[in-house]
Amino acid sequence: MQPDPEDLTARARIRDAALRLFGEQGFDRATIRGIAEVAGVSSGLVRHHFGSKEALRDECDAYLARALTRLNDQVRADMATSETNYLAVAVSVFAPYRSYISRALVEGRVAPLFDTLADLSAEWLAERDENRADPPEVPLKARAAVGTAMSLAVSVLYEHVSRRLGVDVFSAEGQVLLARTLLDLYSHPWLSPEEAAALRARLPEDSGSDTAEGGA
Amino acid sequence: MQPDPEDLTARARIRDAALRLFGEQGFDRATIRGIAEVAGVSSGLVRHHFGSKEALRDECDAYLARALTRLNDQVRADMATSETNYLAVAVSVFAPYRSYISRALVEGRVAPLFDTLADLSAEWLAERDENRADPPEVPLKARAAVGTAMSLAVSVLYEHVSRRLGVDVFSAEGQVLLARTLLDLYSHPWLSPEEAAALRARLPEDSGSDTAEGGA
DNA sequence: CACTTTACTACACGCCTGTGTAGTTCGGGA
DNA sequence: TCCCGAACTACACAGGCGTGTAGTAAAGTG
Repeated sequence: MQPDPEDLTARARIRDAALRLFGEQGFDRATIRGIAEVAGVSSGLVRHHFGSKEALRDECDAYLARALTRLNDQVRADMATSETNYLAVAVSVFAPYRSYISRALVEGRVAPLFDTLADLSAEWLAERDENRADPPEVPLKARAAVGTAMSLAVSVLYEHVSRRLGVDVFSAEGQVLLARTLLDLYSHPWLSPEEAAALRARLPEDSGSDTAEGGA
Repeated sequence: MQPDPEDLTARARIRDAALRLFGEQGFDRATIRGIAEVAGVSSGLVRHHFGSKEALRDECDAYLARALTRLNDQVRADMATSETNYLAVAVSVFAPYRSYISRALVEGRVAPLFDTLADLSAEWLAERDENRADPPEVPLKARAAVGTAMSLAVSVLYEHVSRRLGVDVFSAEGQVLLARTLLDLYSHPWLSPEEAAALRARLPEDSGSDTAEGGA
């Protein structure tokens, strides 16, 4: 549970307001005056604490990166008490920042945040590789990066997924449907080994030219 | 190959410039004057043809939706000549608009575009369901929506994936690495049936409360 | 106490923006 | 030829923006 907004320092309230308005309206559309109003301070104080609008955004990015690192370390510490679902915690903690993070990710920002997730994914994949029958011919790092992007897809494209499912995927009922869907997708390969081999055979051997499976 | 920009009508040149600048800089940061300059016309002509900045963006959205529908129908027409790789064509056609589309998708716009892709994905999934051992307990539409989001992930998070892979994933060599990575991920389930069953057992039966796997 | 620093406000400046308006060029029918 | 509408330009306007500056209140600190 968050502390009472009245208890937070003005600086923190400004940062939270910025995270919210940057997320809701985007960086350019959100105004310093609007952020100040939400935070209950004067617009001058925003400048006093953060210097400029861009610096304020940088601080928002850094804050989220710190928050994820902190959560990560914390979970890694009491790994023994692993009854708590790390993913569920992370989702609920970062839910208020979903919109901000999505915008930032698409613009190529918050790289440390993505990197932390990708490193985490790499760890998880490395464990699984030990029990894997065929040796992966693709670097672990590549699979982790692409896998992380895919894991973020539902958050980033939240509005479209919710619309197509007919329910807010982050609401109580939506989360259950999303979880079932993810479990189904994650536990069934999209391509059979034969299909994969056939497609792989059509790829150039070393560094090639034109044929590929893309994401769009 | 695109026709010579000089041959395009001014209206088309304005739209192309808008697609480019909205993609590169975002809707708010891009200016009508900047778009006019790139298109080689006066800023007034932009207004003459499109009425307002928002209407110009709407036209960009609609143009891309039409382009995808056109490509889709075309491919469906000469299905017999299926030696051409639909995905590869789609990727190369929409590559110049990747940035624009990503921004639009995150903001919840271009819904028809996402819907077209999701419908396509549903068709493809329906075929696969016929050869599937266990009956899926999740609606086809849900799997198609989430699967589509995942397929778009690499495009939307292009910069992060490229950075982590150390190579532009849409360059010649990057595409090959990306293709290999996708083939590996698509042909290996992320969860074993037992793990999936265990996680599914922890979900509430009907409409539930708090535990779920989210996208972070 | 005096003094400095920090937190905070009020206010004005200048720029850039989207938009409105008046006017010009030009091609194609009657 | 005349004319009319579409394509297109030049220019001015008002508003909102980020930012700069001056000043006040409060909180340490010797």
